[in-house]
Amino acid sequence: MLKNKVKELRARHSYSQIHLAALTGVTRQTIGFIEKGEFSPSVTLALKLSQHLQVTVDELFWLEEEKN
Amino acid sequence: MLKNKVKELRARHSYSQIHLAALTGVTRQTIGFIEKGEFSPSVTLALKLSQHLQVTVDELFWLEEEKN
DNA sequence: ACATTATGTTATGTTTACCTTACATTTTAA
DNA sequence: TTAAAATGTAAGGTAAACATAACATAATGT
Repeated sequence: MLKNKVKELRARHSYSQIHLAALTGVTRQTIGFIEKGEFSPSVTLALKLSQHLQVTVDELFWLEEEKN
Repeated sequence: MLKNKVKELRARHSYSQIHLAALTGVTRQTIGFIEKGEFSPSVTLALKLSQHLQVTVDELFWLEEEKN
């Protein structure tokens, strides 16, 4: 399953969901869903998020084993 | 716009579209569409592709300026 | 030359990312 | 303490990712 540290890095930058959403061109709900791990964003959005959070996509998102 | 070097790296590994598709759990048409740049895959698929092509997501995919 | 495998491409269908709206709750700041 | 800002969440809609199927052409091997 897909994991990420968007919430953690967003906090580190003191960005609100609204601000990060504006920076990346999506709504704050989309940011919220991604932080909750409710869906897998497009690689385009992943790239934009990683740029604004100043990490690589591979640092921001990774795949983990399913635990049943 | 989103660019990638899936086709180039797939060739370097001598993988057919069918083989890479099987490795990543999608159809060969999906691989074909991605190589043509016709859509932006999910970051989950991007991660799987990058693992099998042995590069990072950031090396495989990047954003470029629109020309007009 | 022929068979096989790989690729290009198009059409139709399903699933899911993402949007809009809305309201409730939590957190922050005056 | 009260208003404002931020967050959680849910319903319903649209668009795009991805599937399936089909057929044509190109490339590869015998």
